Amino acid sequence: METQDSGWRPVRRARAFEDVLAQIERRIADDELAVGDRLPGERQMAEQLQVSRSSVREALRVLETLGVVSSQAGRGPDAGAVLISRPEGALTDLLRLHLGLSSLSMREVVETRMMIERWSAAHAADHVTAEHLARMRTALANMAAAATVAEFVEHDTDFHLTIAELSGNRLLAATMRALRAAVQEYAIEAVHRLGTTEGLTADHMEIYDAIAAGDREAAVAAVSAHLARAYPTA
Amino acid sequence: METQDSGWRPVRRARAFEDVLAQIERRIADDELAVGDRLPGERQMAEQLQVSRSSVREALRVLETLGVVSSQAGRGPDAGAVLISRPEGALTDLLRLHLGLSSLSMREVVETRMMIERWSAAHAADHVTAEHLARMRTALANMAAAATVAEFVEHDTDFHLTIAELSGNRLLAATMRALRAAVQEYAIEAVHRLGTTEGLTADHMEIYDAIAAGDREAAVAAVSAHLARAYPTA
DNA sequence: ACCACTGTATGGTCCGACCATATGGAGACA
DNA sequence: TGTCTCCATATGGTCGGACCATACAGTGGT
Repeated sequence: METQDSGWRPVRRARAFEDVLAQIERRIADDELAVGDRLPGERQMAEQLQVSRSSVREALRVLETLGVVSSQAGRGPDAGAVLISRPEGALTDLLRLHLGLSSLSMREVVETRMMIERWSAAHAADHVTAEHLARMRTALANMAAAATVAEFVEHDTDFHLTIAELSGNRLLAATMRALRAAVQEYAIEAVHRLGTTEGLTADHMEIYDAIAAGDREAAVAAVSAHLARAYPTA
Repeated sequence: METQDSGWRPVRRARAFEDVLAQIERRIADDELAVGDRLPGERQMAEQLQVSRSSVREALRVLETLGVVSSQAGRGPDAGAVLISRPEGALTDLLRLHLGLSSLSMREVVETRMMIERWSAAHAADHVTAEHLARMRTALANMAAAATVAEFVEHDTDFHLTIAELSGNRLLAATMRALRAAVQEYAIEAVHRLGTTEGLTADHMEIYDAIAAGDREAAVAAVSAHLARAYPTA
């Protein structure tokens, strides 16, 4: 097969609404827009980008469905399209919606978590920093002091998220965040079913010690054992 | 213009495009629409639902971004909006947008692919079916017959997607689909850089053989070697 | 049988108008 | 002066129509 670049590349001319999307995406990526900021009006954007207002609206609808912006009619400071969430947050909501409406089984979710956490734990053991260790210790302390199961799960999420971020892979970390948010109720239910958090706490300590010691194998093993204990049925 | 305001008109809570979305979702949920079916034209839908074509278009754009429908201009049997995936598969293009929005590095993407594909390959070796093997063979044949790099990459994607689906985890398969779609241009560029597809083809044969033979270890090793070869810099 | 041209259905884009909503300010009023 | 009412205005929401771009289906000539 011929792999020489023939010189011609299909320059796909983006549709108008894709231009608008790209423009907004760029401004978000460049931090020109922060959460809570107001976007220019539809008419103004249309003129700036030299497209019709219809096209601008189609792009805004897409972003609205994704939970990136929120539109509000009227004339006040809250009117217009407002950036309500960075795209990372949009992924979270969508995944949750997806889990709620679709037929994804808990087995699939836990399996994915297992994959990500094992990988993350290995990297965490290699690249752990004092700051991350401190975050994990705080999470552990908060878990110990938690008065309710919901509170416990919240700080448990912090703990696992810290490990995911130590993977150095934002895609994995974002997916992990989304999964945790999506199955939060399920996690609470799972803890209730266990009846006690003693085993989980012991697991966490083991994970922490292994990562702090830089022991990859132990970290991976501890994470595997922890997930197997927390979700025995999945 | 004068309207005989004879009485109170019920305020429509949902916006017009949401009516269209709801209508299409209902028809999909009721199995009135199967994957591959063609939706009514924009003008016809507008008349049926008593909304403007603009509103219909906004709804279709959302569904398109979600990967539920695909629009094609022209007049043939493939023209119009076609249902390409049930909403459960919507995650795909969502992740794609997410990738575009958050400027992830190629390292992160390839790393994630590596994780998913190694896992999938192991499961594939255990649960492979004749049907999946046939799909993989077809993809391999198409790759061999590909006239352009873009075509080659397309069938290469088919091949890897088949393996991902063999994992039995739809969340992983959807993520894989999203990643492939998101980095398609990059993949084409990578093949160009290699200058030849010989090594990749040999890798694919090796992967296929290992999975067909039910050899987990060999399958995982072959996948790892393949990705390392295809994306040496990442 | 083949090919070039044309008709047509469909999505893609744009425009201008008007409606719906919500604020801010002007003016009336106590 | 304070407060209430009403209206101008800015903004999104909806609509209908016009025209362009695309790609197939005929149609007719060769």
